[in-house]
Amino acid sequence: MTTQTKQFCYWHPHPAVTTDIVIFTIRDEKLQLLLIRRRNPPFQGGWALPGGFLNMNEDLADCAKRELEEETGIKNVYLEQLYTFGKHDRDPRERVISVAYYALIPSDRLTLHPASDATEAGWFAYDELPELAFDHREITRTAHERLVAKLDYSTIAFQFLPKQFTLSELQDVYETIRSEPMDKRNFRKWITARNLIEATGNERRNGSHRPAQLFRTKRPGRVEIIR
Amino acid sequence: MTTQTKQFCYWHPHPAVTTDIVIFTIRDEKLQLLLIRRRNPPFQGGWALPGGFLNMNEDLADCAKRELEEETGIKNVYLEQLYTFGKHDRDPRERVISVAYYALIPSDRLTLHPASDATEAGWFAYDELPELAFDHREITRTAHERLVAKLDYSTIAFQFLPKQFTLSELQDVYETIRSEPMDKRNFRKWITARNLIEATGNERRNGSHRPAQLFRTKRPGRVEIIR
DNA sequence: TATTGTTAGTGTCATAGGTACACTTATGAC
DNA sequence: GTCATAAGTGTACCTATGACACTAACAATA
Repeated sequence: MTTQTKQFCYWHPHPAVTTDIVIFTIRDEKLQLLLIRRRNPPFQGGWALPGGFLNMNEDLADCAKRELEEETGIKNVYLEQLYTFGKHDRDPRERVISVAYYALIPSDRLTLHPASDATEAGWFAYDELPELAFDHREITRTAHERLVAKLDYSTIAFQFLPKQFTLSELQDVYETIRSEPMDKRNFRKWITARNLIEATGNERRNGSHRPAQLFRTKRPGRVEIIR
Repeated sequence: MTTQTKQFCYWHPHPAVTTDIVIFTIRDEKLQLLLIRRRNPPFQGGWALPGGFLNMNEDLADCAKRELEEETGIKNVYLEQLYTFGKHDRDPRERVISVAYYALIPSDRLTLHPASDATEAGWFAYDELPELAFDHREITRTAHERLVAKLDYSTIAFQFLPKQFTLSELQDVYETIRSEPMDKRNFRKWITARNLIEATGNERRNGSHRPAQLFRTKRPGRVEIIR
């Protein structure tokens, strides 16, 4: 290969820009995230966050959405910019700036598109991650911190649940992400006082016990700041 | 131009990456920020945030620090990554990704280095900003939101003050940034209950009235999450 | 040295919200 | 009808917050 064929030339050096996405879901009562096995060096065969290079005609957020859909087949889920990682030596090939995003997948939308066809992908419990390529361990840690923090002051927890859910399921989301149990009565008092959810009138019966009321959020899709 | 050819060539198109900095301080009882007059198109002669292109051998945060020092002569102040702005058409010349930071300058360090020599720069009240170049208005708004939010749950307010300060000065910081008055007794109760500051034993007398006790933060330099 | 103007500094009461804590209810399986 | 299981519910205490008004200390000056 000669430099003649490198056709994108600039007066000043430019870094490459990628988006990497931490895709969270709750599976098997655990907070899990999606990893991709790398098919090329560096870190060939190792696990990494899904991500890819920014196209020149797409907004940053669209790039993240595109990657998300390519890897999961899922659209229209909660996606938020996390942080931009830009240490000069974070990629051994060339200078790469990674704008990290995180996404939350509701548990009922997992089975539809199990994974991407081409690449090997897998869900991993956040507590049992394998070694990750590049600085992706730092990225996942930052995403987890953000997620835990946002539980307290936003309605982000609903993004893990289907449109209708029981209060026990909602409490499970909080407990799973925080890794600590909560008092059932206090949790219900707290969440109902916030005026965020309403009973649908339906109930769910699964198992030989009292059926649970189903609730929905009053403003679905929106993640709001609460206090 | 010295070189005939654009010598930095890549297999895929690369965007340019800049850091832009929202530099806040409190001057004349108002929250102000530093703007630079643009010397070149586009928006020539207009006001913009200080910022500049990322060097290939420097970390993102170092780029922001360098720009900050170039424009203000000030080092070692609070600097935090804000958000990355990446709409595809945000710069008319070429694709530019801007990693925005914000910095807080203590009021006692303002007069040392009034501004950069080369470029025209000026402090503007946040409430009375002129038209800004590019999407810099959106960046300043995002920075302001972050600042207001962090007042509540972190010790960021101290970053606007010298090492020793009075409780009235501290309250002024909160009131200035929030644009609303606070009750003096409740404020003092609140801040002292947090165990963040201690009396130095010194007092300040300025004017014909009772002198004020001087306080300092127990852990200077550190911005902590409080609740 | 008494008066005045100015900012520093202080306490109480009512309310709301958080926390700790245990039993009853409804169902399906057997 | 008995049993196992998860759903659902109330009270008492404590802490934090918010509203509210006067005294203390100083410098200037009359």
